[in-house]
Amino acid sequence: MGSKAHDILLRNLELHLQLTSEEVDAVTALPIQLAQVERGDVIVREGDKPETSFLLVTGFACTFKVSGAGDRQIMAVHVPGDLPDLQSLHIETLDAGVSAISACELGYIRHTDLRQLCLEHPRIAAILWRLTLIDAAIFKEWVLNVGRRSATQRLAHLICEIYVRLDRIGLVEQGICSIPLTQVELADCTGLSVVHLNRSMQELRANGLVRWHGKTVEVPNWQNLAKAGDFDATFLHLKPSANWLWT
Amino acid sequence: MGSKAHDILLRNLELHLQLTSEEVDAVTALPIQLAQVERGDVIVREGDKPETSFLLVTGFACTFKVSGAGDRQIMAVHVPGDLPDLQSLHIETLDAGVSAISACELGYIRHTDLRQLCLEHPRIAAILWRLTLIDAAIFKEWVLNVGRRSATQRLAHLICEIYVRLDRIGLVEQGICSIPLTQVELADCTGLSVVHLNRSMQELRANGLVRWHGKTVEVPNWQNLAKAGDFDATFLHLKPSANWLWT
DNA sequence: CGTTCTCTTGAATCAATTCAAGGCTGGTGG
DNA sequence: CCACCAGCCTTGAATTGATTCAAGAGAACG
Repeated sequence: MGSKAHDILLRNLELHLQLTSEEVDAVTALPIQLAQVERGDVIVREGDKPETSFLLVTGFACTFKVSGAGDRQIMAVHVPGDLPDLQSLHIETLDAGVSAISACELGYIRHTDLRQLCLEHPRIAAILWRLTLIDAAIFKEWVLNVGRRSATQRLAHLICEIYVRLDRIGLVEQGICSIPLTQVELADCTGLSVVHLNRSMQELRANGLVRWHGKTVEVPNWQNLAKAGDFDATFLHLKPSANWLWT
Repeated sequence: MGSKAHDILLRNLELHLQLTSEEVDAVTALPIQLAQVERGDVIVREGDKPETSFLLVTGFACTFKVSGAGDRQIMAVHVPGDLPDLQSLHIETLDAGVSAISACELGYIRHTDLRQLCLEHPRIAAILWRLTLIDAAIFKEWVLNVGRRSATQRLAHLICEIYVRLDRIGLVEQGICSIPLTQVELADCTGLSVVHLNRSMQELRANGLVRWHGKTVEVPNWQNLAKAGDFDATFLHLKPSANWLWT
C-alpha cells in the first residue's frame, strides 16, 4: 500500500478538498491493481459491465463512441489522475468506451471497495461525485464546441483545455507540454475530417498560436490562443469554493 | 408536506431504486418551495451560485450555453421529474444556464436539506449521484450526435430521445405526445441553422417518420424513426440492474 | 529497408449557412 | 369583429465551410 497510484489518486482528491489523516489512510489502504496498456488498446468497451473502475496513473486516454455509420467521436481526453470510468460505480452498463492514446499505467479499484470508502467517508464520496460532475461539465462544453464553433475555434479550444489540465498536474513547463494526440484523434475530438483538421492546425500555426510538432506542443501566447478558441476555463471548475460542504 | 412536487420526485427516484418507508418519509419531509415561470424565462444563469436545486414539476426546460459569437447551444432537454441543476450541490458555480421552454412549475429544494438527506440516507445519495451520471451519459451522446451525425439523423435522434423519456413518465399515448419546442430550439439542440433544421424536419415528414404540427408530435413507426436517427436507448440507462448497490 | 502510420496538398463535390422574403397563426387592441 | 403585430414556419438562391477523393512526402518501426 502507498504506491505511486495511491499518490496520484490522493493528489487528485486533494485538489478538491483537504483530506483528514483518517481519510488519507482510508485511501491509502485501498487495494489498487496495477496494469499496463499499449497505445491504441481499448481499455473498456461500450456495453461492458465492469466491477472495477480504473485510475489513469500515467499516460493519456480518451472516452469515445462510434456512430452507426462507423465514425468515431471522442468526448473526453483523460490525463494522469483521472478516473475515466468512475461512472460505472452507479451505472451498470458503460455507454462509451475508453481507449489508450499513449501507453498507460492503470490502477484498477474494485467497486465494492469504492462503495465501502464512500459509506465510511462521505466527504470522499462528495469529492468523487464532484469529479463526475466536472466530467459532465466538460461534456457540456464539448457539445457547445462541436455544435457552435468554427473548425479553428474548436481546435484552439481543445488545445486550451488539455493545456490547462496538464498545467494543473505540473506537466507544462515554460509553455511547452507533450500531447500524444495524432491529427486523426484531434479530428475525432472536434467532429471534423482529418483533412480539415490539418488545415485548421496550419491556420493556428500561421497565426503563431501554437507550435505543434510530433508530440511537442508549445503555446507561445496563452491569451491569444484562449481568445482564438473562445476559451474560458470556468467550466473546468479547477478550484472548489472555500465553503464547499460547509454551508 | 406530501405535495404534488414530492410525488413527482418520489416517482422519479423509485424508477431507480425501490425506497424503504423511512426513505420515502425522509423525501416527503423535504421542504420544497414551489414557483412558476413563463415560457422563455431563464431559471438559472451560467455563473450563478445557487444554494438550492430545483425539481421540474411540470413543463419543459433546457440547459444551454452561449458561445462568444452569441450562438446558443442547448445541451439537454428536461422533462417533469428532472433535477436540471442538481450538479450545483457539489459544484459551486453553474457552468450552464437553464431556461423554460414552456410555462413550468418548479420546486426549489435547499442544498443543506439535500446534503442532510444524502448523509442520512446513502441509498438516496446513490440515486441522486446516478441521476447526474445519466445526465452525463446524455451529454456524451449529444457530442456524438452533433459531431458525427447528419442533420436528419440528429433531428431524428433528438426526437427519439425526448419521445422515450416522455413515454417513461406516461406522457405518450398511442404514439402521440406534446413537445413544445420550436424549430429555433430544435436547431439549437442539434447545432444546425433554423433553415436547415426546417428542411431536415420536412425530410422526416416526407419519409413518414414523424408528424409534427405545433406542439403535437406523432411517431407513426417507432422502429423506423429510431433507425433513421441511429438511436439506441441504452445511453438513457432507463433501468438499473437488479443488483445495483448489492454487490 | 520496406511497411505502416502520420501529415500534407490540390481539386471536385456536397452539406449546411446566410440572406432575403413571404405566408401562416394566435393573440391583442381598436 | 376585424385589423394588426409578433413569433414561427417555409421557400428560393447565392455563398461558404467542410468533406471526400486521390496522391505524395515524411517519420517511425521492426
